[in-house]
Amino acid sequence: MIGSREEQVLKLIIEEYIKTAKPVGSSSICEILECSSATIRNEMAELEKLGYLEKTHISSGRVPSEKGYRYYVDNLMKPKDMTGEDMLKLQTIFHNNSLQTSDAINKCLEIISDMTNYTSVILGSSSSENKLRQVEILPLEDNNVVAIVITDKGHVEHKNLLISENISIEEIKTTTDLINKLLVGTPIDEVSEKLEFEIKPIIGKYVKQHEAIYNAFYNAFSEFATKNNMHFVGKTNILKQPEFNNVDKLKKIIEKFENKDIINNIKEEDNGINVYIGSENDFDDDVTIIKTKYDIGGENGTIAIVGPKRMEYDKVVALLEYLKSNIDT
Amino acid sequence: MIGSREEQVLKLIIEEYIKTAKPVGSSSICEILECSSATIRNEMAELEKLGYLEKTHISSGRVPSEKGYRYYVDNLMKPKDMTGEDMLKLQTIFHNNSLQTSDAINKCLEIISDMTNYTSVILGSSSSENKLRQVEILPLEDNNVVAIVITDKGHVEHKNLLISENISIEEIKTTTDLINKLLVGTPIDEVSEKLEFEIKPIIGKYVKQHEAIYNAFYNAFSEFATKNNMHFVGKTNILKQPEFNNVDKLKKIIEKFENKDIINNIKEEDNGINVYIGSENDFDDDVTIIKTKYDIGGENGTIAIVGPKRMEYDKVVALLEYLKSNIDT
DNA sequence: AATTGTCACTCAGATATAGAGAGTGCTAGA
DNA sequence: TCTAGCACTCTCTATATCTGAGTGACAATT
Repeated sequence: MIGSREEQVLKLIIEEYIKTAKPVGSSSICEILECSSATIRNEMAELEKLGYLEKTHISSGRVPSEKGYRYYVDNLMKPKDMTGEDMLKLQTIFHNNSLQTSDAINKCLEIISDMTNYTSVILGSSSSENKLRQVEILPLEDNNVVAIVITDKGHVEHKNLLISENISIEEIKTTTDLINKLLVGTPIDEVSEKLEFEIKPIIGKYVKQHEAIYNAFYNAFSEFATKNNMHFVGKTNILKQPEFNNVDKLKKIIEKFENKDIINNIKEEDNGINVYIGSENDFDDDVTIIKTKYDIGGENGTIAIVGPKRMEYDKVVALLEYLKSNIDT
Repeated sequence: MIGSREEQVLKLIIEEYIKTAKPVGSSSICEILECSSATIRNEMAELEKLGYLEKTHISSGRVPSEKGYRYYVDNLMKPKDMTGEDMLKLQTIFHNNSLQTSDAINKCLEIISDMTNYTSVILGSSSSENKLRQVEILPLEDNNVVAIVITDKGHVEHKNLLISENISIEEIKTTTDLINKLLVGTPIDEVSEKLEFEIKPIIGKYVKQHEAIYNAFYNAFSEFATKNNMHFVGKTNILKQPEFNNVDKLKKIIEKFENKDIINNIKEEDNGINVYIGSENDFDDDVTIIKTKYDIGGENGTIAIVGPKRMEYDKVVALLEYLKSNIDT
């Protein structure tokens, strides 16, 4: 364990580093603590030996290690009171009844991304939690039809397709009726399989050209799996952080953002606000991800804030706590 | 006008620069043309005076100007024959009948982005070209409903909302029936207005809590306008180009990509393949955009390739020509 | 035993200098 | 009209030097 002044030094160093992004020297701390720089240097050396601080080179100031951040988050940090202004901004959203739930979350995260200069991610409920509510096929002009799939959580996917002339509206209706009769209530990620083994053999008898219809639905269903219902807010915000001020890091993080499946690990099991510092997350060693579940009138998912490890933990945690207390039902 | 050997020199310089991204000196050209470097230097000086070439500094090799690229595209470039391999890759997509039209275009552009290392953009038909085909509201669990809007081109948007207990299924049905009766066939971008002035006054009489339903549709409709149905393929490809190997340019281009409305000018009026070099496009002076319309079984829109000004014009134009000849109906 | 003052030492970053190489413009001659 | 040659310019790279921030260690002080 660490001594109480050591804790104080660690806290000050981390907070200074969060503010400036520059290695922190002993002198800037001794001003605050009113003791000599030599004293602080001793404490710093001790903290480094324990693994809470690091040096960038032999005679540089200190930089927090992941272990240091972790200790800070677990033991030293207090969620920072929000300013009245920030609170107000968010409250106008909650009190705007004309906004639908998902739009409200979106707007909130836009504001939070703005306030913090980090990137937010919204991950909706996964396909395994969505059950089939209804399918339908609607004829359009020129032999085009649109196949629509709706889930019980209110997600909608669609696929357009060209059908051949000699398929009749009745045949289409037969197929959709059958799917609606047999598959409603099935989790989306099991639907494809059932479609293959339960529906296909049956419609093969009634419907001459069932392949096309079958494929349309099959594709619409698999869309759920690939899309996984995630999107970013303020994607370029994190790029403003000084840690990404070199071409390689910049490219690396952008490519990870585009390659969306990587961030799948954002899904959160536990109900609190969880902090994953650097290598603690599977996304990127250079970032911290703070994430939490939301559940708002049946609609649920995870929201996450992605920032540098040198993140304003106190501010972000406070924001998310406030957000949660306002949206969770 | 330019002399014939001057043309040849310009062509060689541009093609060399496209390959290497480095200023081209007279010696590398005189090897090919079998004359002395001094001769080439004279030609180069002339081409520079005419504005087709530029220097990065007083004693550097030459770099094509926008005017130079323009001349090259208009007069010197021949679309480059595709390799059999490339052709094959694209053909397997066209011959895969199980793919829906929009997916096929997607896949093609994925391949093209890969082959060229540029970024592709697909812009679907705009909201003014889409007419309302049908609206519906589907009840979900716990007073949630999903409002769905479908257009005649087969685009689908939806909005979830929580309705109050005391609104009945009949009232919802009355509203949707009314909209379907009065507004089907209306261009999407005119629907909001009609909703306000034609539908709202009427349903106000029948439906007690019409505000919620009204808002859901209103939001779903406006989604079309904001979403504008665009997406990128290989978004990070262009970042691999050496011209974006510095932090500022990198950030600038990424931010422009995110700020999607800016690229609205990608919409194309004319039917051919159009090249917009640097300042000729409104997107970014550092890039060239090559774009063309597609129309495939009623579905239409614009596809665009975004690359550095130092783009392989001959290759991209050939690819797009081939693509067009295969998809246009 | 903890704190402090002092001092030699280290390293990043800024600045200056020099040399090599690529490329040019110009001029005179073929 | 083309070419050879030459002086010149500028970038790029490498190297050296200097400065300032910061450290560790140790002896002196509280």
